[in-house]
Order: sequence, then C-alpha cells, then structure tokens
Amino acid sequence: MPELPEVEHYRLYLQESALNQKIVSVETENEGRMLKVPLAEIRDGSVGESFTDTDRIGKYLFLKSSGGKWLMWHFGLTGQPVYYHGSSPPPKYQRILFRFDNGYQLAFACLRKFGRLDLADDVESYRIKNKIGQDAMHIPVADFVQALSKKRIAIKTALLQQKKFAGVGNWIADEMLFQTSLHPETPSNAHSPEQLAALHESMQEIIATAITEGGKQNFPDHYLVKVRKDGESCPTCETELTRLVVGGRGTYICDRCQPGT
DNA sequence: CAGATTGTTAGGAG
DNA sequence: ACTCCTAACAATCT
Repeated sequence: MPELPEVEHYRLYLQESALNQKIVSVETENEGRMLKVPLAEIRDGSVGESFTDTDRIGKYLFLKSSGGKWLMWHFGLTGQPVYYHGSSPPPKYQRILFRFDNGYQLAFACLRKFGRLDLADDVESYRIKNKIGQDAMHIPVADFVQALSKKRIAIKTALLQQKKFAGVGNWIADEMLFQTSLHPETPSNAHSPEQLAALHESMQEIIATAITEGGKQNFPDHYLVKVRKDGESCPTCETELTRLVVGGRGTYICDRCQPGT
C-alpha cells in the first residue's frame, strides 16, 4: 500500500507533528525483526535528542535526529506512523514506540511486520550504500529511458525495481502501463525511446495526482486504479479487466487497450 | 479453508 | 560477476 505518494504524506505528517520534541525513550516488544540495527543503536541515536527534519527517497522516509544520525523508516506493506498523545489508546499493531517529553508519542504501526527501521549517517550515503535509485518524482526522462532500455525483463517488473528509480509500486506500475497502452509482460528493452518517455510522463502525472488528491476515491475517472479489481471493466472501453501475475505480483490490464506485441 | 495480498530480499540457476 | 526468477516473510481478508 504505501507507495511513493503515501510515504510523501507520511513525511509531511511527521514534519508537522513529530519534530522538535525531546525523545525520552524508544520501546519495542519483541519486534527485533523490524529493526535493521540493534535497538541499543537506535536508542543511542535518539534518546535525549529530537527530530529536526524529514526527507524521502522513493518509499524510504528519513527522520533527522539532533544527534546527527538519520532514522530510516520503510513501511513495507502495511506500515504507518502514528503520532498521538500518551493518554489515548495506542494504535492497532503498534510495534515500535518513541516517547516525547511533552507526553506525545510516535508509533510505528505495522500489521504485517514487513516494515523496517534503520540508522543512516546521511540520506545520500544511505541511498548509495543500499543501492536505492533516484526518486521517481525527480528522475530525468533521459535517465529513466536509459535505465529501462537495458533490461530484458518484463516492463512491469522493471518498473517495480527500486535500484534504477525508487517509489513505483504495484498499482502505480499498472496505472502507468494502462495510461500508455503498454502490456506489462513486454520486455523492457523492446520499447522505443518515445514509448518510454511517455511512460515517464505518465509516472510524473500519476504521482503528482496521487500526492495532491490523497485518497484513491478522488482520482480522475479515467484512472485504472479506481476500478482495479476482479469483475470491473476498463474506464476507456468497458472491456472486462484481466488479471495476470507478472513477476509474482497481481496485475490488472485491459486486453483491448493494452494488447502487447 | 485455500489462496491472495503487499514490498523487498535472500538464495539459486543460468 | 552479472541477470533474472522464485519463494519467503506476517497476518488478515475474501
């Protein structure tokens, strides 16, 4: 669920709620699997400090600590930050908790525990070390075209890889291919530069729309995402949608609008 | 109840 | 060393 636009919302949410309050503790109950470094290191970088800034690359969110380190949050499939007052009940599936000295707390809630918390010296070195690509919102069209021209794998699988550019997830990839009338199983390198440029433009448009619109109900009617499920029909031609599995992920297409080669 | 869901990665094959 | 593919991960919903 949390793809680039949702993580951007999380970033703005934290920017406006969780900054500039002294952190008094970090707690977790047996959720070591969500920590990529020992809890003691997270505590060392946080307790007694406060968060002073936010950043984001693709689906990776960063919170700067006044101690100098950055905390990296990755939300996996079901993760969510929740800022709330300690007198309120905790959110469901709270896994990791930061307490502030003003009585408020910041939870990493995560139903399926695929979320991850990590420490970084700085955002750019973390990006390089972990081989995360440029943010999908900011990658120049030439770099985008070049990245996809080299791969033999299915275009949809290529779009989901975070190493060339980061932030595209399952529904955005389907939406991009639908809007450009491309078939998800066509080899990435079988596309013309013009087709790839169109894909880039569609990616920018979808991400920008998703960030400003927020909820999926507010997307324009011609978007696939509004009807992206079994039994629904194509917003353009009303053909019933087809479900495929591409690279192990559920994929919806319109056979008529996206015929492939 | 079997199967799908979602993002990422470890592991293995070529 | 590289590219590509699959399965695994957790927990819930259909």
